[in-house]
Amino acid sequence: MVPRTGERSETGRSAGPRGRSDDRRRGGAGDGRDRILQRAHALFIERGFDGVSMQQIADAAGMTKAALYYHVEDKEELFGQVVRREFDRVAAVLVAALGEEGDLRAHLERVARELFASISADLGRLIGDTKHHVSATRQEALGCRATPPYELLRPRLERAVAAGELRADVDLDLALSLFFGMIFGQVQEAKLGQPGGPDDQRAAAIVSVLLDGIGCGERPGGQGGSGAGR
Amino acid sequence: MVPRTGERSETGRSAGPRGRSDDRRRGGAGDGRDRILQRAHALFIERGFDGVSMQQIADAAGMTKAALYYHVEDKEELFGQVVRREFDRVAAVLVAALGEEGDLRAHLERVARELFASISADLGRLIGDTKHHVSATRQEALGCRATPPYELLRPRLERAVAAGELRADVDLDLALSLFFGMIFGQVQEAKLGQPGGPDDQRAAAIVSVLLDGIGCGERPGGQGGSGAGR
DNA sequence: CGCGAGACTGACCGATCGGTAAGTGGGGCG
DNA sequence: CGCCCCACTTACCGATCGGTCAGTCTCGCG
Repeated sequence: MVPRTGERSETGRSAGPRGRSDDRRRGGAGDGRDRILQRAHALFIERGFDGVSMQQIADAAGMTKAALYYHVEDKEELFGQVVRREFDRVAAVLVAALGEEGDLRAHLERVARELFASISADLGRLIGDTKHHVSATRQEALGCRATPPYELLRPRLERAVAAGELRADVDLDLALSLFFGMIFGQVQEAKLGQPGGPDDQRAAAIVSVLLDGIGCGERPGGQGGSGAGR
Repeated sequence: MVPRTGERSETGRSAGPRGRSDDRRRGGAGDGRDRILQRAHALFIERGFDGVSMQQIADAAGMTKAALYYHVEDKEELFGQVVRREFDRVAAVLVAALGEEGDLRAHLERVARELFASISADLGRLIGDTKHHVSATRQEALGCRATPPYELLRPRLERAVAAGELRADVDLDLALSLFFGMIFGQVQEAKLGQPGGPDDQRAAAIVSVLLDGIGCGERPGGQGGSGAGR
């Protein structure tokens, strides 16, 4: 789960540009819209669009539902904001993971590991909700951002092909799709309670499967524990 | 729909007492409970637990909501039945796919292909709904059936290991989990509109990745440090 | 001091949700 | 015939949904 920073009355007690600001004992950082975004983000990510009512969001933000509607147009608009925020966050995570040095395997493992650590909820479900509940116009605005993982990772794979780290005959889009399918599947399974081992191990296993497979073909064995490690 | 109240003189006797027995276009299969199961199955699979109201199910089954409740205890019970039905269906598909002759690759491709063809909806979402909405006792009864893919495919993988078709150091449960993760991910993506090619091709690609990977060979032995310490 | 503006409240709207109560028509049966 | 019970009806329940409205409180500003 996202680290809850300043759950306690952070409120900027020391200095308030406006004398009243320290009276803000609402229980969160940021004022108005920011706090709403923050809380709504956590709730939507955790329970999906239908799983969260505006009343619950208002409660979590420490205000009335009517006050919530003062800051927000409607539920879809708020949800769209949240989804955009989440995609931006994921994109930032990926950029960071790809920024460091390393070969393809190291990069992919870092990506998988970071996604495990930072995707607390089922992003796939979120995307499904998005498709169902966000209006067409917003979907379009969202569309270009709906694929940050692809856009960010694809150049890396192309580079890998050029460098001979990947076979030249693979469909990179499909490969990426399968990569993320494995990651999201594991995230979901972890959430559902299956044990399956620590995240680092899962991440390594995913990358191992993606790059090497588990077949006994002509692939040189070695490196124990990569594909399996229970 | 509430508006039906008092709109027509139907309260009197307009629609006729029981001209229905011929009017009742039975869906070909079963009366009462069976037809309910059938329609509810389609609706739940398509839109999930929250996405379907009892009124809609009743309409689809050609009866009143109250009549529906004559046959069904409550929404969760009905949903549980549907989920069980769906799992049984998937299990049957898998059994059939594994029944024919073929080596590991052929079997896995058949499994992937059949799942593509028969899983019209996001089974992952369904499972998520199950976890959220089916009561504890029913969850338990469901638990043993919640993993037919695992139970059915695991022996096949064990046989493959013994036959030298798979590396011996592989965690089979994890491998299965990744396999289904790729499949469900592709199913979802296909539903969301991404092109990606015909099902046969996707199925082959998934199995190819699982068995062979997309790397260019050479697995680095030592992998320089990094976080894989565990 | 008065005043407008921003932030917010409580009360409320119509719709829909899952589920129930009471009544009714008809077929089977003594 | 009389009776019962199955299947099904209309009508309704309380809760909750997303969303609105008129009013109120507190500012900074002139």
